[in-house]
Amino acid sequence: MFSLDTLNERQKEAVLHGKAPLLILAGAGSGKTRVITTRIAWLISEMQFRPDQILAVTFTNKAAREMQERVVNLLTLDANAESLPMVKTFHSFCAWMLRRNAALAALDPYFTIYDDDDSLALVKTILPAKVPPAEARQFQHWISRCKDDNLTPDDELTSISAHPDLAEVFALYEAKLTASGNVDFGGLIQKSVQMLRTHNGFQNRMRQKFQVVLVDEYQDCNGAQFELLKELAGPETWLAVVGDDDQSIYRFRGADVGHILGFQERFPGTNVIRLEENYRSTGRILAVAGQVVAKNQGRLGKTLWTKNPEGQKPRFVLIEDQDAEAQWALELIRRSPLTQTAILYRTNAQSRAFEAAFVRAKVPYRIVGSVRFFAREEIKDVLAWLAFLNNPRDGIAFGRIINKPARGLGATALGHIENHLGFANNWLDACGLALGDMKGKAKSGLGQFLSLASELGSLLENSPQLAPAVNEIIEKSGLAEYHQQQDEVQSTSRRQNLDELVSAAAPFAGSREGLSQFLETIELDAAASRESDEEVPGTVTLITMHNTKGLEFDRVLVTGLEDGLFPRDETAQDRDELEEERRLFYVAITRARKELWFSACKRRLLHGRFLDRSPSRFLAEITPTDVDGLGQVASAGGNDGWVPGQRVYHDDYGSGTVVKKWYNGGELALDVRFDSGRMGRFLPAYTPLEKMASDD
DNA sequence: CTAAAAACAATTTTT
DNA sequence: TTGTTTTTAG
Repeated sequence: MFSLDTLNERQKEAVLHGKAPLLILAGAGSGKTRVITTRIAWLISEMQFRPDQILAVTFTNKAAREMQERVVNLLTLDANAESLPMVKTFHSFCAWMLRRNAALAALDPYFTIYDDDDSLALVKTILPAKVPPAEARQFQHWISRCKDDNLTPDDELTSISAHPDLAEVFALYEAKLTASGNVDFGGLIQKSVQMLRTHNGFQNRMRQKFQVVLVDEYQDCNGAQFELLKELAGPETWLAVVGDDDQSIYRFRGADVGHILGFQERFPGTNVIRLEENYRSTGRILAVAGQVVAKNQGRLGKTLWTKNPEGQKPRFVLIEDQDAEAQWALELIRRSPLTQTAILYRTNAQSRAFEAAFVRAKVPYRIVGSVRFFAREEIKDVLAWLAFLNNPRDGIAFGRIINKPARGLGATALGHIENHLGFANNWLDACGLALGDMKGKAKSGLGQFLSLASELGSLLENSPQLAPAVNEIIEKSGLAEYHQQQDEVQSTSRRQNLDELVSAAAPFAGSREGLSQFLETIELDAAASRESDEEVPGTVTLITMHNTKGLEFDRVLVTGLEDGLFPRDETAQDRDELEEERRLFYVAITRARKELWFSACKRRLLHGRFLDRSPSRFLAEITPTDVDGLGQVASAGGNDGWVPGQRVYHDDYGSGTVVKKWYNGGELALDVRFDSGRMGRFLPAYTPLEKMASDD
């Protein structure tokens, strides 16, 4: 059934650990997934738990699917068996609870979920029209952060932002969201916590049902998710969490490493098991990784070791610019084309140069991440129709479809309809009422919209399968034609994407249930039905460092290791943020199995301008002899030398002292006080300023 | 109301 | 420079 033979002592200990709360600190590549799945198998076959008494929570759908699959294989269960462990993401688990107990949360069981874009659109309807979008986005982000920390508008919000309007905007946002009957990402967690807290009977039922709770990637847990865990796990629950404080890279989304420490406080009697043997990388790669992360103060401390061979030394190259960097990568890949290779970068924009070079050289590549399929404009248009037909109170969906394609219904018409919203309980009825006080183009347009809505509504109702209905909606709504025209102008492939959406709907029934499931799958699982994960040999992976978590590659190229890019200058000031970037560097390095390469450019084209760069300060934190080619840049010290107090010489103004270093639109700028008393402001990228020894 | 011109930013992003 | 959003002229 399952075997412990291949596990090391620590891993066995974790698998066979009893009921007491368990915190597994699992280093990169230490086989933690195997530990979790084997533990599940052990709980079922030896501890006599029924599979459906086990809940395993992950952060990504991909991780959930993989874990589910591995458990099924390990137990040789039938994937369709009645009793399977529940493996879900935090969000889909909460959606599952909320739908089945909708009344307790005062929700419709078929509620649709707002993603960040929808949420932003809702914020915009609250703020005055003159508020710039950047500010609206800021509010949206703050609200979402509040929810990450399980805060409500009545709480003290200064930990998120001191903006005087935040509480008010947040409160209005919540009111509008409730009125529309939708739930946003944060709301899924928050409402679940509330439901468990306020309904004891329900909480007891859940604790009775899930006697075993496991959490993967626990370091990414935010405040609300931690609260959820506290409510879900009672004194009788077998609770185990697995995480690595050194791989926490989502602080900006509310993840808090502090919850690793908090876990032991909240669950007294917690046993901590460290998994430190690495099965993935060579000794030399691990040595570098260890040096990097050792610079961080806020960590529990772990030392990875391996029985793997030492391998070849990681290598650093300093390159002219981003095109040369891409060329360098290309040469490297050509030298041994069958070695599985990933090119890692900090920002998505950096993928461009590599793409261009690979297209020209006809080297196959795949980009992981970037634009989410279901966030595309044309897809969201159709989804808005579906969401609106599912729930005519959904104002954001309504706003998206009312005048697309153009029906002569602009801001004025929308205002009329909104005036009637108070009397009607949804936007459809409001349209009906507004029809009376409109005339001309707007009236006929609205009439068209109403008959279209009723036609599509009954179409959806009477279709046994979802896919044909979706196809009809795409055609009849006029979106097919609209986006086809866009394709011709912009040479995009939107029409084709719409067909793909129809395929994605194929597994779902045409019922309200089926529609709701389809929408949830899409909102909560951006990757569903997309991109086959099959590894085609010789295909290079282009990926952000963030996206690599949980992945591994034979050869890893960590590119763009330049100050200002990685770490960004702004983050370099804040110790916590700098440490997070350093953890990201650690994650990047530990993806490599056999070969590790670093690159940095001397200059880089940014926002259409070439800027001089200097190697990342992170490189200066590595022992130069541990990385080939690092010796010659070590003298740069990871610092460009332009610090206040630096003596400089200018051909025209003579000698002076740097008084301030700052950044003007990403460009390094210096304020200099010359010995003559004159002040000057320079961009060293363009101005010849010479550094002088300070004792001059 | 719509389309073209001007203005304006430009991390990372599991859900 | 690029892509997006607001402003403006028709």
